[in-house]
Amino acid sequence: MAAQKRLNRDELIATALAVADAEGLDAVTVRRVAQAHDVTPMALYRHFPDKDGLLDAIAERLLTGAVPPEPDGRPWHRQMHDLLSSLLAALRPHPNATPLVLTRVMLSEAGLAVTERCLALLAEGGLSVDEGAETACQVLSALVTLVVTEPGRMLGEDRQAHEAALRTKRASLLALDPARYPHVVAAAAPLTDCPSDDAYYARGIDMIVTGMRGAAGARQPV
Amino acid sequence: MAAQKRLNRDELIATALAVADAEGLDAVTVRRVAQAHDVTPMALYRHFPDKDGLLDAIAERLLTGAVPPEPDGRPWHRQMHDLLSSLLAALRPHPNATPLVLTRVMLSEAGLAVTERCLALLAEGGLSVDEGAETACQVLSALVTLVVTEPGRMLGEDRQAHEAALRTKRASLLALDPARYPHVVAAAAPLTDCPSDDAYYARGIDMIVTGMRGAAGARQPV
DNA sequence: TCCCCCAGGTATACGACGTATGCTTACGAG
DNA sequence: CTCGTAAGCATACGTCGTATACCTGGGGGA
Repeated sequence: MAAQKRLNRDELIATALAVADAEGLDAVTVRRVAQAHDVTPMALYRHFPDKDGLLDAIAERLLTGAVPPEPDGRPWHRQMHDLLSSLLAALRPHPNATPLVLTRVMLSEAGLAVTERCLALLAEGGLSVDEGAETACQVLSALVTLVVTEPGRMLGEDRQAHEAALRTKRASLLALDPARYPHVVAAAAPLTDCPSDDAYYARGIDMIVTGMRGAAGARQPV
Repeated sequence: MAAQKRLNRDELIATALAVADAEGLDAVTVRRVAQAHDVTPMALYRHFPDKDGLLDAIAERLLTGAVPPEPDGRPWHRQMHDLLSSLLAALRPHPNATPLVLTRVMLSEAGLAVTERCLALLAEGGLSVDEGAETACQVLSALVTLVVTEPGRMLGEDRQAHEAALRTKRASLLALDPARYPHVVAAAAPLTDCPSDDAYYARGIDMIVTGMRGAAGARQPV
């Protein structure tokens, strides 16, 4: 992260992403990123049109990690499962930056590749063009949201602040009237921090794929 | 929106929401809301701990519109459908403010009521406490996301700026290499602005409910 | 009736943010 | 060698959230 001869766009993106990972999206600041490179804030504007351009680039970087699997002969919903898994794998390491992707999927080659593959599989499943488009939007967003709202996501800026915030939240749920909110109180623990991230995501993807099969099956029963 | 004798918390929330509806979340500013009431910015701090408190209140206001239907004898998934529909109906009129809800469901009575009902129905569907908690989080988030990412959402600050931005986006999709992104190009129109909002949301809810039934059915086949 | 107290609005100020504008500098092609 | 230009710098402006200190008017207790 030290100074170097010449500023480099990719490295700027990398440090912006690192800042987001470490301290959240709000900490990603033109001045902050510039300082990490021992450079004037205005230097960034030689590489990005504005701050939003930097955020676009972060989103693109995230999506670049998601290479859609090659088509094979398996049923479309199995391929869809793998497509979503690959996208998920790219997003999971960067939950703080993931919200950026929500509105930026169609702005990068990588995102378009995923979208294209998604649409293709939905067409294979028998959806019309309109239905496929809607469904693709919904599905991709749902996946992003899965990461964004994972129970137990970072809340504080360091580890112990995070755990403190988490305990507080759980306590506030446990303090509710158990006559009025019996299920919420009973589920206070898993609502605030899920026991297994892997299980959470596996179930999430399964739900999404099942939903899509339902939508497809309604038109063209298997 | 004019001046009045005494500032009132509810009215502050109302104008903040109105500003969000009209010009987006970024336009919701302490100074902006204060000015609408002919009052010093600092006056707001007698009614909210900080700006985030104001945003919390907006989210709460949105959720208050979603009264969970009373339990009846119908199958759990039908009741779930109606529960989600009622939540959706409360969010749809305020797509700009809806992202606030994503992280604030459990902070208000109204949100807790919806969550409670959701957990109850999932338990009825045979999910364990842990599974139900995870699933409830996913489902509620998915619903919120449905509103947030509705194709054709407001992008500019006035009507014609919005439509211009929309045309630009569609054009950029149409300009893609049709050999590389055949489906994206073919679906450019529905990807940027869905033909019927009602159909979009109906399909979205169906997908979510179907996904949940799948998750439930895996444990306890009907 | 009077007084006083404090909830609720004001005045001023500070530091951080995004970024417009104009300047310097150093590097690589000719 | 030289010179155009891409890249970084210095300065400045307007906006934001909000800390702090101050005022003030109207209602409750004596």
